[in-house]
Amino acid sequence: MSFDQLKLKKQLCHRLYMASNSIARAYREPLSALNITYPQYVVMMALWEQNEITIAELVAKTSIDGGAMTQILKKMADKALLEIIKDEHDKRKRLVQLTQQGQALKQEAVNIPNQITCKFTSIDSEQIEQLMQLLDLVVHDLGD
Amino acid sequence: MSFDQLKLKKQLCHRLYMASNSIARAYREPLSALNITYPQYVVMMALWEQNEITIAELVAKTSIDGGAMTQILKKMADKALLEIIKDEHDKRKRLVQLTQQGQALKQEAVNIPNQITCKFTSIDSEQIEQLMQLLDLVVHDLGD
DNA sequence: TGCAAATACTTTGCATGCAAATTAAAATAG
DNA sequence: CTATTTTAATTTGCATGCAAAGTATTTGCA
Repeated sequence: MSFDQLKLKKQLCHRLYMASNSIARAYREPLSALNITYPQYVVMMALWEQNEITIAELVAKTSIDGGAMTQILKKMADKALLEIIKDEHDKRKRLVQLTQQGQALKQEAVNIPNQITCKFTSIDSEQIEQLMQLLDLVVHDLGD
Repeated sequence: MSFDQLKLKKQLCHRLYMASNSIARAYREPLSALNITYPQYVVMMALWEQNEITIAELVAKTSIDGGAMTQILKKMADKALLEIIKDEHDKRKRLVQLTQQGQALKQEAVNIPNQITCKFTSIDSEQIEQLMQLLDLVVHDLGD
């Protein structure tokens, strides 16, 4: 237990902090063209994969906080990207459904991943794959 | 440009998002014992390494937003962890200086890195090193 | 010397992330 | 079948992250 461990340069947490903020910042420009924020984009990706799911499922898929999700969905509903519908079978639940506009946005978003990827000049796709696997281990070990 | 690229599972950004939030969450408990938040901890680590630096230097070291930094330092000053002193040579600048209490907190924090590290059961120290290097490349490529 | 441009911060407004309290409805135990 | 517990969401309060506007100061340059 040396003080050396407290050096900022040695902290995985700080690397993750910087990398996560960096990449979220990188998305901000392309996403502002679609008039959505980064977490809203994550919600859209989840819904493009599987439409009409409950809020709880959306929370599970995206790892976005439930409390935040309520607010995010409300704003997205205001923008007419989706609708929040009551589940008749279980009145506690709500189903999230993309609107036509929400579905259509997928066309405009399809190039965004590339726009980000092409910024990676010192890291190849194999390393990115490796990075993702390591990040999965981190998330796994820390327990979601 | 396939829609496949929009799958959440393929997004590095989302992995980073989850991993960064996971680890910040993991720090929350140990840090609450010290009555500080995660970004405040980052500021403390920076100051334990080098005391009495300007706010701009602190921002550069920590990558914390300048606007947020003002608020964070104010709260830390309220907690008597540090003092913000005017630089007589350049009245635009302010120097941040740890108090005795701030210095002393280092003793209580010294074990925190281990508390986190020991949660990593499926990832060894070599992989963590590798992960940090890859994250550095990401930050580098995206330009801070 | 005098003024525009660059610095160093602070302030403000908006969008989360998160914990904790709250509400409503469904599942379960007794 | 009723009381308790669990589940699904919303609400609230606090702490950022970030962009943009505002305030001093200091530089730099004509």
